[in-house]
Amino acid sequence: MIDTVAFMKIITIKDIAREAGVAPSTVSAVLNGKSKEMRISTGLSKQIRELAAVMGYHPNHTAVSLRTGKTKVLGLIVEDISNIFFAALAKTIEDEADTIGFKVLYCSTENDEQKAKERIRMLTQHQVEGFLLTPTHGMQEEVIRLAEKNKPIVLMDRYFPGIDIPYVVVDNYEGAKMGVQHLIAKGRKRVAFVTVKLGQVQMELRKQAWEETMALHGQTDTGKLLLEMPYHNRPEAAISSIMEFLQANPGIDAVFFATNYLGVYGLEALKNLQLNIPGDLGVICFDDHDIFRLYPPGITIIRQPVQEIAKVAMQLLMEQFGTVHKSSCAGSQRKLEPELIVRGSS
Amino acid sequence: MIDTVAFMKIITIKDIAREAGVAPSTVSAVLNGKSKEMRISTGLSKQIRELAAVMGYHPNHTAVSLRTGKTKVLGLIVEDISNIFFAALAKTIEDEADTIGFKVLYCSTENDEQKAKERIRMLTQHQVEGFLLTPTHGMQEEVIRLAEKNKPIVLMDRYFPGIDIPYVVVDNYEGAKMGVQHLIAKGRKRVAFVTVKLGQVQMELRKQAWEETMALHGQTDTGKLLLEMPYHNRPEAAISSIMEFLQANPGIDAVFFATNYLGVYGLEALKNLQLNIPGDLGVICFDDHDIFRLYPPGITIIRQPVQEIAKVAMQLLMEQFGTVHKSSCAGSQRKLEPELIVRGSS
DNA sequence: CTGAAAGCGCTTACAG
DNA sequence: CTGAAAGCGCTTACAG
Repeated sequence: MIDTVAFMKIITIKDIAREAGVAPSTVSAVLNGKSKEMRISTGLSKQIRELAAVMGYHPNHTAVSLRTGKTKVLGLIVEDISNIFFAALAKTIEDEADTIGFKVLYCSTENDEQKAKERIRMLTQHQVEGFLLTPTHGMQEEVIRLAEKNKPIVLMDRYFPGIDIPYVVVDNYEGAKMGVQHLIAKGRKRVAFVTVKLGQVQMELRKQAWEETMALHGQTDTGKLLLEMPYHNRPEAAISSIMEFLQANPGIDAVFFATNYLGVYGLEALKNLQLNIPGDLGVICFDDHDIFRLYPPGITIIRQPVQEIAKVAMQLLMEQFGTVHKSSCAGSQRKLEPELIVRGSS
Repeated sequence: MIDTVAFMKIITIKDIAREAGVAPSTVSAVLNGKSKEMRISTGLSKQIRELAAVMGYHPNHTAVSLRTGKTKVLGLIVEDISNIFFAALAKTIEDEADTIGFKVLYCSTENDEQKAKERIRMLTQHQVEGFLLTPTHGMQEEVIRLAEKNKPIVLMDRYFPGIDIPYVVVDNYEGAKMGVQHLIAKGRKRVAFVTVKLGQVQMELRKQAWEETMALHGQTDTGKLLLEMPYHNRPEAAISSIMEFLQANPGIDAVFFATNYLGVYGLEALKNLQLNIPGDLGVICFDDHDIFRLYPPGITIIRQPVQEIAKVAMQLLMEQFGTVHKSSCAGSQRKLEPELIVRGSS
């Protein structure tokens, strides 16, 4: 029984110190590779290291964090971690964080303002050293407050226009413009735009680009070509919304879906309506992941370089680690180039 | 300048105590809702709570953790968080954890044994209160060690045969059998099986079910119908492997893909070879997510109920929170029913 | 009803 | 070369 208890015991630096007959601080120094600086004899160092290994010592990170003020944890807040785009983001962020010894706490907001605020509070209490967020409209205030407190923070995928917080996004306007131009070049006239009503800047920019590019080509009456849906429709609801929309507007000869999931739902709607791609319809989606790679050719993708976004975001975050004054972060707003991926011929 | 510094200062319980003219322990009691037990006057309680709010107090979770020994953090280790299946798992786990006030640290192993071990060590140091893992073969030893230390732990999607650690999986054997039977009932004879060579139990069970079900229907010579690929082929490599395999074995009239990503790659291979589904080929994949919902009908899916898996896993984990002796966890191995989703007619 | 003290496990000056 | 002490921010007995 005593054996069992001894086995269960969690080994601390004190235990090792006692065993080695030295002070805890000596053990700490050795285990942190400061034997040289502290001029601790090589023999003692070795003995302590071996003892630690044998006894199965693992530093209690919580204690280290409290003492040093460094948790080595980052907070990641996305719209929905199960969305393939955000999942890909999470993966690259994990990899990048790993290279500098950080772990990641993740949260999904589902575009819920209350939830988003609560998540920020939680992560703050957990003492994360930096925030990586895909912000929703309602988070603006909280995010600004964080920035004022000099918390390292980077926005991804979206940002708050006019507010000086580092962000990295794809050039949404340019990307959408490229897409619309591509469809028009292929002879499409009435390019519909299917989006979600959230007031988020990336969505607005895509819509604006569509509208203005259409106008540039003589299509000024775009009202009937626009479908704006509420968020969080169940797939079925979204699919039938899109079907109704298409049926009510028979002139449409191409559809631009503003996000990857809209694309997924939209394609199902098109299939249900027996519309051909690209025969009857030109289709464009915004996405990175190759969810669409298996679809019939003719679906064009505006590629958001998700890996790059994550990498640049981590870079911008790390730049803030050293920094005290927010002002030096000005100009850390990055717009990455989108890529038009035309698949097959249309 | 002083103002700025004052603004930046992080408020602690001490600050509030000083301001209120009481002891830190009183503040702590009030803020933890223990005013009643500690019989602190309602007036004082209210004053302290207001002061905390005004001063912008947020408890330092690290300190709380160190003192109480509870981090309220769970560790999630998956094969690859960017895989849609694991991403979906992560989402439900996040939601479930949230209901009991836990956050989640995630890690991907990419089936790398070294990485997996290192991740477990990291999470241990971070004092996570429980582990949710999709284990790889090489993790067995470390996982057993964790269990011996009475760390709450649940395996998902896979497990270690013969080792008494709680897990929740889909019934892989039954699922694969259902799939093969479905194809055979549709008149397919030479059902190929495409899998990945990792020695993981869920893969072996699927293969075994395929082999035995085939044998049951008189197909004993399955050697030529089996493609076992190494893991971590780049998509292109996987796709051409599958293409070569199919070309080298012209008699094949159906393919069973053992995982969702194999299905994605496989379908691209089939498309490249201009093989019709279901005209020329019957196809089956293992997956939960509706990645495949948009494909031509005829692709059948063995559904792994990812949400249920995550929910049951959290349940099994929580059951361990109270428990001291591992023995009481015996019988917490759950096999969920798979579902055969036949899409369209074939 | 409230406060002083100890302590969670570590690291970091500092003293010798 | 090494150790004793203080302290990170909290909570939890315990004393009054």
